Amino acid sequence: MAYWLFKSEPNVFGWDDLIAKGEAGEEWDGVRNYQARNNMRAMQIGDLGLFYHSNIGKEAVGIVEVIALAHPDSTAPDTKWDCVDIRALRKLPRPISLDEAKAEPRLREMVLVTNSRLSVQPVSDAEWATILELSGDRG
DNA sequence: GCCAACGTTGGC
DNA sequence: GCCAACGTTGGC
Repeated sequence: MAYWLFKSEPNVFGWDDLIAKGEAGEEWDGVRNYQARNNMRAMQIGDLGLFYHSNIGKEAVGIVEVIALAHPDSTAPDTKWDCVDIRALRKLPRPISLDEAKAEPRLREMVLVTNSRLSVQPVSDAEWATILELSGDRG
């Protein structure tokens, strides 16, 4: 199983909005970046991800699950864009801020720290474990 | 609100 | 295929 990070501006679509979608989850559409799209194409059902609030909060707030493989993004102007579906799994016991990630030596190479602009990012197994440990999440 | 960093576009 | 110009993102 692989781990990921999904970024969203909470004033546009935040954790509470994803919670409101329930079991059916939400199409992660609107991504128009090749790296982000390729990351979504690599996802498997059951993969987990962090849900990160950009601009406002700047913190990982919850854990999401991939519930549909990459499929055409119906909001895209052409056929080259795909998206997966995700649903909220559980809230992190304590949000992990960008500042905290930057201050943690074990997260020095996390994509969130090194390339903050990428909207769908891979997270390594070690980074995932570190984030959950810092948050107090026991799985 | 500013601007640095990054990705994309398009002229050559 | 290079690279300057441009648009967008997102931290500050």
